Amino acid sequence: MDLKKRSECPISSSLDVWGDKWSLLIVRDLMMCKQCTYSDFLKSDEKIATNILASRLQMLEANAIITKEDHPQSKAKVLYKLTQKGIDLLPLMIEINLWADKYFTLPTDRKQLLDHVKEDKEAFIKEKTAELLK
Amino acid sequence: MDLKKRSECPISSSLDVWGDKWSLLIVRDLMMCKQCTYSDFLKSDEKIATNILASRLQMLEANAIITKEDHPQSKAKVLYKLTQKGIDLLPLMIEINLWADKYFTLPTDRKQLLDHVKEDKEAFIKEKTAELLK
DNA sequence: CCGCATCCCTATAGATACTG
DNA sequence: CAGTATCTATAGGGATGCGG
Repeated sequence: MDLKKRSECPISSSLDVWGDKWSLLIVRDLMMCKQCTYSDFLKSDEKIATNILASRLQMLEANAIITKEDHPQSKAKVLYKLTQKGIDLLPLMIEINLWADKYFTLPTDRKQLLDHVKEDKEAFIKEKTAELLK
Repeated sequence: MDLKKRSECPISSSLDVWGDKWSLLIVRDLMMCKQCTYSDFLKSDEKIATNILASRLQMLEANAIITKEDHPQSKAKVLYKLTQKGIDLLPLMIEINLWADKYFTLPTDRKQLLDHVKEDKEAFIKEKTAELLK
């Protein structure tokens, strides 16, 4: 993965970290499920390849967006979670959803969730952040 | 460039359009300058290659994020501008900046602009949108 | 000059098979 | 289950060409 910083621009620097077709989908999964195993990510609709998943998880961990933990039950499993830095991507993720809502057709369950978000964006962010931190 | 939609997820669909290392930098340039020529984009700090720039401009135009116009003075020049759909990426761009502000060191001019945005985000979006539409 | 298109070459993304 | 290894396709950098 890319490591070099292309410029001092905050947009550019951010894209250097998660500006590819997969990283934010991993973040999305972790926001939906709070914690995921490696195979949970593989099950997502977009069907990420295993090597890409491994490299993105490494990259996101190296950039302190996610952390790895041992699974409490199974020694074989690993749990991935968002860090505070990762959770702080929530407002960004919401804006992506709002933009997509305007220009694409969303699945009904997402549409409903988003309608709830729209009612009080700040409140939703607070609630969700607290839930993800627990 | 990628055209196929990987899933119905709004995040995924959005990333299919602008989820690469360059597209949002083009959008950024157009938000800063309102209109840019081909060579303006080439002058940006990140030094995009000409073939990449051409393919991204095509892609963004095909997805109705930007439009091409004849330059009023020079017949040889072309002006690129954001469409409403492109301008609607502004809240998203702001959130990227806010996230970057929390975890990176911003250049002082950007920092100042962002402090102004923070004072009243909604007002800034309205003002900027109006300016970009003019 | 300006806006690309083309070519060449390298680096990275990605699909699939496989392993501890 | 959580990743590697291997192989191929595509993205991307850099130079150059070329019509308007």
